[in-house]
Amino acid sequence: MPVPPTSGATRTKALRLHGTIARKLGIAIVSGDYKPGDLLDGEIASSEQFAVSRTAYREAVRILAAKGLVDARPKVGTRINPQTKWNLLDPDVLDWTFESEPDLNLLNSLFELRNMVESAAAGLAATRRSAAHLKAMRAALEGMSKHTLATEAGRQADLDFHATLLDATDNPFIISLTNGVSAAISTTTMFKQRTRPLRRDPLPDHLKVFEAIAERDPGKAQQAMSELIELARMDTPISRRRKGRRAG
Amino acid sequence: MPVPPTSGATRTKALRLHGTIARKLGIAIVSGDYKPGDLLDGEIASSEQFAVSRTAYREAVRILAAKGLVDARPKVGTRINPQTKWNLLDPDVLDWTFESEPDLNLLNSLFELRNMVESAAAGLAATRRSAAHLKAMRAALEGMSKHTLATEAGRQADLDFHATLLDATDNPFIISLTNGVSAAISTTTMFKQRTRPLRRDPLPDHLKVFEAIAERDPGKAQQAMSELIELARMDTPISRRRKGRRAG
DNA sequence: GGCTGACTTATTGTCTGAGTTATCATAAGG
DNA sequence: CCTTATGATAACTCAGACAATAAGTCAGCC
Repeated sequence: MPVPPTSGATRTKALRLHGTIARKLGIAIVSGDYKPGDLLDGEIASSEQFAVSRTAYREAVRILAAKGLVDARPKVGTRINPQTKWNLLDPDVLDWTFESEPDLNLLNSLFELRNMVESAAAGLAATRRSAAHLKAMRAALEGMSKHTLATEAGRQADLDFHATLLDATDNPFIISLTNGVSAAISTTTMFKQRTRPLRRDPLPDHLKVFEAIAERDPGKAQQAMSELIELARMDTPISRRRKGRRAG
Repeated sequence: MPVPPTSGATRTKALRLHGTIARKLGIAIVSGDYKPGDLLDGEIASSEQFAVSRTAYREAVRILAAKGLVDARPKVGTRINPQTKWNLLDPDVLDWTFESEPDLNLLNSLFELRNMVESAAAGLAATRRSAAHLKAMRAALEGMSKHTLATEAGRQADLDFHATLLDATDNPFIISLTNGVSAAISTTTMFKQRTRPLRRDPLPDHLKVFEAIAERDPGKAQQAMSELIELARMDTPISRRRKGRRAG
């Protein structure tokens, strides 16, 4: 399979009760409403506050625990884990993180990681891509050109481009980052669009990456992708300098 | 906080019923016992097979769904997701993946990703590390030297070294990879030890990384870390060439 | 005085069985 | 041929009870 179906799947899955509660709690946690070390209310109290059964609430907590956000133990309660335990790259967690107000430093950190991973991925893709990958990427570029990032179709094409590139690395772990990366791109581009109606044309940057991969030139592909991400970061309104070091 | 406590926490948490079932099912899924697209048995049947209540089974499924392994929907059942949806970097999923027989290609893919991320991380750490980080890394190196990787204490020191390095990047997303990376290192080193009693001394490689970071030399640090990981990969018995491309 | 060990108790964990809701498949209608 | 009811099946939600775990306490002993 050259490239997965990549059907939209943006945020229209009709969450169940436990899902919505997990989401609410998750957002409250990642946004700092609860702090690491804090204890959630007991199951009976919490389930009453949310006006749901204990079952539904417990399943929500189970989800959060699976993502490393909390740790539930008898006699002690459900405690918020330190941030180091959080699966920050989990698509849901990422989504919740940028749900409310995107933290400046966090956004920069994400671009930093994307630069590390996607640049190297572009290098790998240059040597491993199949003809089908190339075709899919070309189609994605045409989609971007045709619809622009102002439309849903255009944004989807952008996501497809990056997803196909990661898929071309043939590395399952890198591919598994696709969901998270997609979430990141979605929120940041949406954030970009919200403030300014797009000042730069992102197509040339993407085209350079595509050409390098087509030519099977790893170094050039890596370089081009690094520039693409750096430009995207610059284009994001909140590209401020990193905050001072944490307490050290 | 210069470096998190990093208290062992290897595999002694006394899993509950839902945790053990999630683990069993998770291993069965990642090991290919169930294939993507397959349907699990219904809740009643499954819970009876495991000899637990539906509640416990459902919470187990909830965990797997949170990690992207399955997708449960009314009327259709609980279906195994395509591998692209799996959160392969989730510590638990990683642990389950290498529980049974480490897949050759998968192991190589993991080293590949580690090389990408940790090398770049070493570069960042070189410019951002605090004195406390340096101290912690020095202590870890002494621990490795003193106990060797043949002992639990030595392996823990190895993990501490890598964890501290990632922590020094001051990038939450990179730091959140620590858990997964630790799981990866644990399994691979254990795998190494099992077959051969350690042929190379890993200390010099680590020392070079440390020195570069101490000197605040990003390029040198990145290079040294890349060599370290590559050597570790070479030292892992199954360092075979990647398999041919997937169907495409 | 400080350590060991049984006891208390708060909290999550597990169970049962019933009723509800979403969604696919089929059939009826336009 | 496409659209719209209908029914069946699975997961979903609920309620209430009991079990298991482990932090904290306090007596007893060295």
